[in-house]
Amino acid sequence: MSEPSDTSPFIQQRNLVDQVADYLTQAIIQRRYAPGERLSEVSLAGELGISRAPVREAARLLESRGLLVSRPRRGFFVRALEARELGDIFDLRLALERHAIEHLVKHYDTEVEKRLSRQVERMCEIADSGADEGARIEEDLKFHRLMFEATGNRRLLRAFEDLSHELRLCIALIGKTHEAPDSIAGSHWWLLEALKSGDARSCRNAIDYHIGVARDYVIQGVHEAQVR
Amino acid sequence: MSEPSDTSPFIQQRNLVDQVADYLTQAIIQRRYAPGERLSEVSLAGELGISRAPVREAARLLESRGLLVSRPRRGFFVRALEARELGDIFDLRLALERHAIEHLVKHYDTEVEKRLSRQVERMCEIADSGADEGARIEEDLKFHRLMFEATGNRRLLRAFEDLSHELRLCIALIGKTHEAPDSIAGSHWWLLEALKSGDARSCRNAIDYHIGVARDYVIQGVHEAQVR
DNA sequence: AGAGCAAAAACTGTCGACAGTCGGCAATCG
DNA sequence: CGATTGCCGACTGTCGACAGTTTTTGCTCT
Repeated sequence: MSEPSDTSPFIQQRNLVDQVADYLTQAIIQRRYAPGERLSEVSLAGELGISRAPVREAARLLESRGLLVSRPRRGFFVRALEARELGDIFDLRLALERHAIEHLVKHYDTEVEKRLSRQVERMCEIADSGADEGARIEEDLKFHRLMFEATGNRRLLRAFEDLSHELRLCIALIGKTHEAPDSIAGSHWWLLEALKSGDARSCRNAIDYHIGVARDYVIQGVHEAQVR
Repeated sequence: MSEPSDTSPFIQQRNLVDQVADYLTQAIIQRRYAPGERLSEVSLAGELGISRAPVREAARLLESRGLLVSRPRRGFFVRALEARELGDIFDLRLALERHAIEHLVKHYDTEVEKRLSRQVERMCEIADSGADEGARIEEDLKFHRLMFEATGNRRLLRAFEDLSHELRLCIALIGKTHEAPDSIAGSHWWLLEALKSGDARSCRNAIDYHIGVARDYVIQGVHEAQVR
């Protein structure tokens, strides 16, 4: 009741496709494959000790998530994001988040506010504990995921989750080196403040600023990484 | 060429996966498969005279587009939309279209306005010519697609195209019987009027009304179809 | 030595086959 | 007569293989 688990509570052996998809996702996010690099189905299947069929299906899945691109008769390539696409991605994110927060302030719920509040506390704790960046990014995304979940619109949530994969790809493009650890976590308090104020305009301003900062952070980071 | 022959649709020139995807999409939109119906890979492959591999990949593609759902070890089923999901879908559409029209009114371009204008004229012609509903729906979607295209944000366009497949599914749930032929086509003039006014608030009101009408139309239509 | 061409290697798209699993049906037990 | 259990058919998940295409390699000619 506390957690709505979509899957069965019992052990369900996951099929190879999902496992390969997770493996590839991690490999791409951790930059074990370079952007634009070609993925050979045969060698991948060989490395994993399986046949090509599950590899192909997993690759198709990642293609639909925007992590891979396929060219006919050429195979799959790790998606290489152009600088222009970064702006597009964050612009779409802005549209989604504006809609979500507008819904939340319209149908205010203390329970939702409490859940979001707990998540921000968690983010601050993790930031202070000096966890690696991957964990911090995940907790950040989780906060926003909670927002979309709280709207009750599953299709909206799905749109955000689809976008999340590309957001992780954006982050992955930046080198590991950078600062600003807990200020990012703390900045989410402002969103909650705006929500609690009950003013739609404040919420819009807050989310515009929040996403704008994130966008600038990523764009500048990628730019520096490309110059280097 | 528009109708797939019932006997044995010979598919052999393009990518098999894409062709099967198109074939299945048409079959679902035309309600040749009932919502919730199970799709057998073997029988489908047999009907099309091909092997299961392309069928599986095409089904995965349609799953990512929301036309099919897959249950592990059970196969693929035609997505059966709940009434609640209809609201979610149009709510997301509202978020996307608000964002698009806001962008267009901010970066006004007479060339864009001309293209949209031509499309509305075309829609009115088609409505007067008494074409079938499928064609009218496609032209309607094409108008909105032009809007997203004009924003220059490809990711936003992709989000709309993803949603378009589900919108077609919504329409397909309604029975063929209904009226309001050219009034829908003409209603798009109001969007153009709002755009030309250059007022962001007018645009937002116009798109809210436009999408709201479409949503109510679909929800009521599906409700009537279910009662019947 | 460099450019162009041809052969080969590698890869993808597609196919048929096998094994494990799921749902339905019938036989058995209470 | 109803509920349970074992069996059977059908189907999915996965595999290895073949054919056509693309890319690489190696050779020849200028």
